[in-house]
Amino acid sequence: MANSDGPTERELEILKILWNMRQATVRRVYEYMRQREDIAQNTVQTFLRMMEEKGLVSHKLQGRAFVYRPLYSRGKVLSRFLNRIFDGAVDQLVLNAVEVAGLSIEEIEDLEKKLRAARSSRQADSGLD
Amino acid sequence: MANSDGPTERELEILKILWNMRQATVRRVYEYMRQREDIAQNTVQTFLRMMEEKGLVSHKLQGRAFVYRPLYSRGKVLSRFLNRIFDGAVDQLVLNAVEVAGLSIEEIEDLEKKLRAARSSRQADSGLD
DNA sequence: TTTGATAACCTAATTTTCTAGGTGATTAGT
DNA sequence: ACTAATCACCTAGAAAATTAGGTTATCAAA
Repeated sequence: MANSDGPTERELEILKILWNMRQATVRRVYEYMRQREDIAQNTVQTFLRMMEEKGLVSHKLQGRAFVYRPLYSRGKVLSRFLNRIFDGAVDQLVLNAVEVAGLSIEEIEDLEKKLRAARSSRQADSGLD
Repeated sequence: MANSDGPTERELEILKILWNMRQATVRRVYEYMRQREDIAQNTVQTFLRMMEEKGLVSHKLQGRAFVYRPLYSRGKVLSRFLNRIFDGAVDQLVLNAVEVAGLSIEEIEDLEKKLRAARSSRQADSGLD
């Protein structure tokens, strides 16, 4: 089993950047982070290295720079969160989310539409594995 | 502004217990936690005291014991999470949740039903403040 | 081939989080 | 009044997370 302990706060922040960029060099991540906070490139580098050790990211060589990409997905984070905070109750999560985000009626309708779509695509999958 | 930094991991664990119990003495929280982990009552007590300082919980006196109740809600935690991980995109959160939880078609239908209900109750509220 | 820039690696220091021991106060039982 | 039990408070120390300095390797330009 690879990632049993999960990312820390800082690691999550870096993962998020990688999710958005799909993949990035240390430099790119650093330059993004430095916009908002005072951080050294070395720090970012160390995190990425440690995160790779934990199995959260992987890298490939491009020139002489490492290009990192995330192995730990948003879904994994969500799954943990769902179990930890809502004891796995998706409906509670969703209802609360609609509430705290202050979704308009139209937006809720839209969400229902997307669920219907997800449902029918799931119907199409049934029988597969 | 009260809670700008948010709960730590351990604090969240204790909050979760308070959410379920609605309110509890130190002793009760401790006894619950000790079922799963090796922890001292003093540790729980210290956490609760610090959490009160941070504005995460409050207490009232009952006999000579403190009864704590949560001030920081599941919704607040979710709100933070939603913004941090999904940049506030509720639909992405929901779709991912349905996915990772492996909801059946019936369960998704049920979810849609609940959303419809939430929508109509929202309709009833419109105009109020 | 020397120099300057940029890369990653190693590791120590700092900060934050977590933990529980020690102490004194209060209450109930004897 | 004395003792035992239970409570909260204070505080130091351990553990984990975060941070960046120092070093070495590589490449390109002068």
